[in-house]
Amino acid sequence: MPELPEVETIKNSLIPTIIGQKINQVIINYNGNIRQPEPLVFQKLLEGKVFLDLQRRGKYLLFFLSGDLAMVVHLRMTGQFHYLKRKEPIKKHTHLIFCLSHKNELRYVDPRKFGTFDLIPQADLHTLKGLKDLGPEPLSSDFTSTGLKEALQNKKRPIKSLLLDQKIIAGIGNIYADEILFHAQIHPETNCGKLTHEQIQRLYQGIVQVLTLGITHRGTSIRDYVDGEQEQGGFQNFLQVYGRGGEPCSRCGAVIIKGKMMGRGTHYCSICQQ
DNA sequence: AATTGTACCTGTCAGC
DNA sequence: TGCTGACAGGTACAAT
Repeated sequence: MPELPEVETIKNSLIPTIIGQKINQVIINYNGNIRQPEPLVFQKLLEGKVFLDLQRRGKYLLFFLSGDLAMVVHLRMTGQFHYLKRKEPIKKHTHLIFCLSHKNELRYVDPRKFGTFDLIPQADLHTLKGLKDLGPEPLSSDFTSTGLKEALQNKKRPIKSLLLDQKIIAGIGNIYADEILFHAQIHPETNCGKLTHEQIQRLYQGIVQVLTLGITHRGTSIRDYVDGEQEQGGFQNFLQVYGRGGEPCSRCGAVIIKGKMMGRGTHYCSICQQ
């Protein structure tokens, strides 16, 4: 479900609601999302702790807690956090409930059950698999056009595959990959090593601009995504290719192609994207 | 070493 | 109406 702009929006929506709040109780309805420690230890460790800070890295949410603990969450396809009053009805697929002060609750809802929770000492954050291997944050100064160019050199893989690789750049998923490639006017199956200097410059600009615009519109709500206040995003109204197979290209009027690459739906304009 | 395919799980929607 | 199969904002691990 959520890519960088959605996770950023969720983070921003949760900061004013949960930071400073104490976890009085943790209710586990389904324990399959908890990777470590054992669910009962997870529950015990969290009770009495306070949410001190919340950060995003790639598509991960990092909850910093008292006791030098960090709760690392990946929402995968359908994970959601809902900040609600205790009296609100419990939705189907509510797997975890963090009971907070003033009859408020932070609930984790995840129909497909793919999301992950790791509760670890903050000192171990740099050892957590997945998190530790992430490439640069695309909206930080760590991400440069020179660095992007180096990552592309001598690679035969298709550019879309590279954009989805979290070790190269953190946070891009299937929607934004397609939108970025449309923006840069690059065919998704182009070999990385064959991109021209101009194409690489457009790609760099596309990554920064499309992700920034996604955040400006508070993410893309196509089927499941909502933020911590259950508000939908607005970027779905600005998508140029994703989900628009068969429709005319906004730039040239040709029909948008929907194909499949590496098991993922892939949308592009066969005229604009060469 | 680098890339691709498969598994994980539930819901929805198109086509019969 | 069902039923069936394909597909869905992702990643870990197995297989090439």
